[in-house]
Amino acid sequence: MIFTPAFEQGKLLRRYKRFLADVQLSDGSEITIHCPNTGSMRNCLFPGEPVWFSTSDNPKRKYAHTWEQAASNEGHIIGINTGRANALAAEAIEAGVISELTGYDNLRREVKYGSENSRIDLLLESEDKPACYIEVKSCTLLEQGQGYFPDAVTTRGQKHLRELMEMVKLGHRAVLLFVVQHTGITSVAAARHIDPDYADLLAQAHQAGVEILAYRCELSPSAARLIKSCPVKL
DNA sequence: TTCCCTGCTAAGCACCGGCT
DNA sequence: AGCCGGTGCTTAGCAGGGAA
Repeated sequence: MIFTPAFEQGKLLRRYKRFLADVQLSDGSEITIHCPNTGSMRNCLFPGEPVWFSTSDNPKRKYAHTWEQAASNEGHIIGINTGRANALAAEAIEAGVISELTGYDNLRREVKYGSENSRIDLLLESEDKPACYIEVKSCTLLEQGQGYFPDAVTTRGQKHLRELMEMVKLGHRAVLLFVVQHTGITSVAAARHIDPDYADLLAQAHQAGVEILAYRCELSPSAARLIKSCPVKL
């Protein structure tokens, strides 16, 4: 995924509302940008450190700029736009980067499924084999050298796991794919200290046949892409 | 006075049906 | 096909109401 033009750089001042952050530009002026991350952004907020943002030409937007990446106080790059995770995953699948997910004829996004009126992030189909349901999760929490998911209690995430298990029961393939948008994370673990219920359910889903994958991203203000798999500790 | 719970809001985007 | 308005969905943070 190439970003043209490349993201512009600023310095994070504060994220003072759920959707808004203030950023200082190199000339000293301050702007408010949209923050496209619905999570807690635990360990992703480093006031005073660099951030990068894109600019939309959509005239209906109140804030033209979108926060895309942040630098941690250790110099790692963090992709904070959760919407990019799905696109990065789809692009990587189509490019054959994810070896576990090759050999399908068709890829569809946001397809309705399950009994709880949900939508699956990605659906892979071929005539000669079971469909593959993929739920994409963006992993950005780094603590003591370990990557964790989730970064806050998530009942919604539990619902997704239940639905993936349901797909396995119906004879389909089901995959939970962690897109690691943090250059300092080399392995992903269930955040039992944050959401023990989710950690239990993740282990249960794995036992039930849900495949759990994680892939690291290469991130820069001009491009992002999935590069290689990394281990998941359950 | 303190605590808990509920409800609302923020901005963007995807989606839907109705229309041209 | 494309545009439009309306709706739903995301979660942290806060206000306000009610109970202890």
